[in-house]
Amino acid sequence: MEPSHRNLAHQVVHELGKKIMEGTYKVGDSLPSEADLCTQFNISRTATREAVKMLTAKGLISSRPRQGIKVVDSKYWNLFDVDVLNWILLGKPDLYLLRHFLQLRLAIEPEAASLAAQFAQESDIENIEHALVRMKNATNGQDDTHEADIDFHQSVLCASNNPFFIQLNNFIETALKINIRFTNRLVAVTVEEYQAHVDIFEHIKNKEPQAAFDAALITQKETLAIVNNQIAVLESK
Amino acid sequence: MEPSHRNLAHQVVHELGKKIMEGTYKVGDSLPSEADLCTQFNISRTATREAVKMLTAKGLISSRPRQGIKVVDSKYWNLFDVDVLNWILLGKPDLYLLRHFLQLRLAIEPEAASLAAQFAQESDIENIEHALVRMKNATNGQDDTHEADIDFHQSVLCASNNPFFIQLNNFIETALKINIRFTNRLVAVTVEEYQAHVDIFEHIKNKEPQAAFDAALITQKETLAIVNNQIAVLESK
DNA sequence: CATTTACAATTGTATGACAAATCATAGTAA
DNA sequence: TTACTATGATTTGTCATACAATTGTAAATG
Repeated sequence: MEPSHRNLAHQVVHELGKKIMEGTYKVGDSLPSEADLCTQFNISRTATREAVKMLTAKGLISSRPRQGIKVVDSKYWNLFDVDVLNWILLGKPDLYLLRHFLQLRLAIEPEAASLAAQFAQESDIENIEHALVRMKNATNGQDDTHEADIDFHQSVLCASNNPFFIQLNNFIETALKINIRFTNRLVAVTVEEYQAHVDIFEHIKNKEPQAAFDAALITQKETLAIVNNQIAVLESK
Repeated sequence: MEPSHRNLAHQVVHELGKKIMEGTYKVGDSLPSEADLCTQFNISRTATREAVKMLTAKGLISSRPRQGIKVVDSKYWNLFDVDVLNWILLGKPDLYLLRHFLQLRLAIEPEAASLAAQFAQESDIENIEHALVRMKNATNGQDDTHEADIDFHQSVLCASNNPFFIQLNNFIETALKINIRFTNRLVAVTVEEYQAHVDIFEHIKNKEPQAAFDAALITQKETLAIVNNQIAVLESK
């Protein structure tokens, strides 16, 4: 992987991005002026401005003469950007955020499985199967549980052969990581989970879109139902 | 709305972004060096570099010493970025791209309708209703057909009260525009289309998630089926 | 032949100066 | 008073120049 701090500007982007996501700078707030950022980070205006431009490109801030640098409304944020997702992860994800992730996964993953059953190439099938093997090894502790799980979901997405679904790789990865953090699954994958994944794989391999869709849907619905319950309990107090 | 070319860097971002999307610079290709871009656009290195950083932030290019500026693999592109979507629209969208858009809409919109039925606020309902009125007016030629249509779909997305779904506003808007371009719907919305939208609205208003989901699903499936047929015809030749 | 060294090309960073935009204020005229 | 105007101050926008850091290529060296 690429180091995310290849240069000064990238480092500043990360620092500021994190601070925006964790709420140090809230929507509508002004960030320090270019001059102040220069002194704070002890860098030149060149680097500072490049950082500001990058955050602008990701939809987090706007920067205008005299008006300064401001955090824009969150509906403009590029929530599917890799960096933004990582900053979200570094923040303090709550149950509501987890639910938002799960709601979109419920929309995406079954359809992705269906598309995979229709459009997967030989190599795509192999990738999914490889991920399954990793998951099986993970149940024996021979491989990393979480990585294998993420691997499986991503290989299905890629098998859809739809660039938009593939671009959601980062989203799914972050969703899974947050999910892991909440469920505290420090141990191996359960047999039931593994079997559910095998089912999805089989339907994709046999080119049964509807069956693949249904299999993926069940998994997602169960997970979402759990979180919905947790939230209901939380709100009833 | 904000002019997208508030300053030099933004203009360059637009020019280069368009060229990447229309294939002038293909994946793996090198863009002109900073120095060359400066002379080509007749601007300073400052502006050039800021533009390069913005495109980097959108995942389109990478820029390294001695290696130059290169278009990175399309799986890293932020396809859900407003600008990127607009550049895609400016390119030459083909039937396959339209299908990719429709496939994701099929995943997103029914679930969005379901969520809207569960989580919509009073104001959200009003927004959807307002969009419906615009559509009715559009059938009489009293309002812009396409705008009203886009308005409806976006208001449903927003009613989901899920930031990730809301962020897909731009995606849906672009999808609809491409759809319009292909179907050549220069005239008014059909009565059937309008009725379908009314159905979705009613189910959302009555807080019937599953019914809202189904109603939205049917619309999407029909559209996708048409395009799948067109592609099948095309490929059989 | 392998290894090291030196060079060249390209981006990375810093600085200083001035331009342009825009908000706030004070001043001016009706 | 009120509305408009002029002015000034603040902040980002742009430019030019210089040098540092990175890295691929080729020459020199053992």
